[in-house]
Amino acid sequence: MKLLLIHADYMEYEVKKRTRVAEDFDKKSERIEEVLVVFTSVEKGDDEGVVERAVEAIKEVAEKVNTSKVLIYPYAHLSSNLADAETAVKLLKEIESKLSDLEVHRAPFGWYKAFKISCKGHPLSELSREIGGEEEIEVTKALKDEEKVVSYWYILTPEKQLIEIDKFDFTGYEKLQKFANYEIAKRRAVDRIPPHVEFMRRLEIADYEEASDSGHLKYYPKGRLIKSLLETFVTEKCIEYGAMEVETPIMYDRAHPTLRRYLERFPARQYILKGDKREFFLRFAACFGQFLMSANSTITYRNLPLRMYELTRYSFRKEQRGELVGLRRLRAFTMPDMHTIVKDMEEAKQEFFNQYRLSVDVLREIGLEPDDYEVAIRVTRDFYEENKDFVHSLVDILKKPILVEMWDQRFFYFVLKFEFNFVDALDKASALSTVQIDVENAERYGITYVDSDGSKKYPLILHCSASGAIERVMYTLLEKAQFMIDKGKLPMLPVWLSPTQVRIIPVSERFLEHAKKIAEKLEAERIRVDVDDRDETLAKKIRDASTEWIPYIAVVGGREVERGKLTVTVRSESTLKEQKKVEISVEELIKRIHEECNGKPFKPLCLPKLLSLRPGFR
RNA sequence: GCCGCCGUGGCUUAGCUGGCAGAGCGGGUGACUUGUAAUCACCAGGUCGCGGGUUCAAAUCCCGCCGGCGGCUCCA
Repeated sequence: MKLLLIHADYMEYEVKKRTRVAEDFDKKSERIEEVLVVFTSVEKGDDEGVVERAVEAIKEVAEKVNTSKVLIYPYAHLSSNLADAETAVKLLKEIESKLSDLEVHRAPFGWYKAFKISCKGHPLSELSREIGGEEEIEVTKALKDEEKVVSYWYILTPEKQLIEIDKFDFTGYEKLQKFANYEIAKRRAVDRIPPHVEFMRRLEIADYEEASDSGHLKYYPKGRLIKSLLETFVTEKCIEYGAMEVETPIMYDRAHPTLRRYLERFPARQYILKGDKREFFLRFAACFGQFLMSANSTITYRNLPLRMYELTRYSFRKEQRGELVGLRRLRAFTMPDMHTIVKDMEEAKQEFFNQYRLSVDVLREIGLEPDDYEVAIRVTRDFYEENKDFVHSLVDILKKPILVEMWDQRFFYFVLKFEFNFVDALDKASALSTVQIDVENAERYGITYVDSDGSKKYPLILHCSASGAIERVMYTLLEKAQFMIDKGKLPMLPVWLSPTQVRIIPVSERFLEHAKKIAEKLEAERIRVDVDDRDETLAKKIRDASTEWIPYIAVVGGREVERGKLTVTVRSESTLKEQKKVEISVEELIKRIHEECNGKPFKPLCLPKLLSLRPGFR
């Protein structure tokens, strides 16, 4: 049911013409002064409970605006999901009768009517209310609870002590302290342009696209390559873990009964699109598609745990304007999203533990070590008390202190979640990997499994993003490069993600053919190699290769041809002051790179092999 | 969304007490044929974010909008 409440100096209406469903009405017109006009749409599914709450809402407003006169005015245009006329009249009459302690008027249903209204225009004079079924009321209540909810903060030590945050000695855990400060006080000290924004543009990885909405980036060839490698890697890891890859739509019906209830908790965060008849919202995760798929599937206890995976390109979230920054927070982003259906809490805990380890492993292979991030656990007090040993056991995986946030009541869909958070050069924290135990959505979506005794049961569902958003992983790698600079090292990406892994620089034009031959050898070994054939000085070419963060720079001239070796500048072992140069054979270089990229996906060079043929993208 | 700062060739920027829009990098052409972080010369390239206003005259002053950055708020 939808209500539009107007506090008016007067309202007058005149009946013009009957429709098929018109109620009997003996007057021609009516005028009421100092009245609260309640424009009302009765919607499909509305019942006595809804009437009850609508009456409460009307009484509440009438009291606030200090009026004793109410006009119930049937108004179909507030909803696109109207109830049938018979039900509507019945419920409107019920509202009328239940407001009997006020002076109630009711305009007749089913007539074309003309009306004049004089809205008072004070702050409370125009209000709308949406009254739904029982579940929605709970949701609204949950939202209110959320505002009131109190977080209790602790540190879980490697010795499995849960210590109140003020009593924990952060000596040696400065990053954790920064993370905790960020979470609790939400305060940062430094103001500086984030390093990764400059890097992503200067290295021709990604850039803003002003012709799109804010928070939608364009990726140049190098950025697309890096992103694609990360996407492939995480996807492979999840499939290897046991997930079935699926693909689901990126937009959904706003009015779909299941989705609507979920959505109403988080209004105005979605992109809304108008279709021919229906309105759609863009997904912010793969939950919708996968849950709807699961709800339609026949699942038995033999199929559990059942894992589904999708890489969302894209997920959409209409984040607030002021929150968007570079690759860190976007409105269109790519999420590896895996859901695991499990039969009970024991199985959920087992999966949670394993997926925690999976996340550590995925980040480590990407190039992010446990030292690079901080762990947070968020848990309801009930779950913690009942599963203390289990929660404590999580600390064994990384053996470092964990920030714990505890709530007295559950107001999200999960009872337990962990996150790995990266703290950047500006002391901002952002979540990477996360796993949650969802105790609510199986029922909401009608996902069931058949147990061994033949009965249908609601499972639990785990949400897992093993790496977090791919763009955010890129942000993290670039911010980590800034930390390298701060430590006096040269910034670089992991070799398997470097767009060019080896650059061959001929000392002069005479050695260009030789350089190309070496490049072919490396290329045949699935190494991304390019050749600087430009008419520039050697020093200039070295400089350019260095500013591109190329891990291996191989110079070829007379000496190399003679000895059959390469003189290679190894970036990871060099500093700005001193370059580490090694003389190695092509085979040795191949072996070294293969070892560094072992187990990682490979994609060929994303730009012309000869530098003279490359465009500049900015 | 709110508050503050910023927006000048592809990039980085000078000019901002109103008076001809300048440079470096990058690009093109030519010379040089190079041994480890910028070789030299010449040439092309600008609706000064967009729209309005003040003025004889606006990149410069005023208003609105768009975009970016920082803070606040938010983050299923």
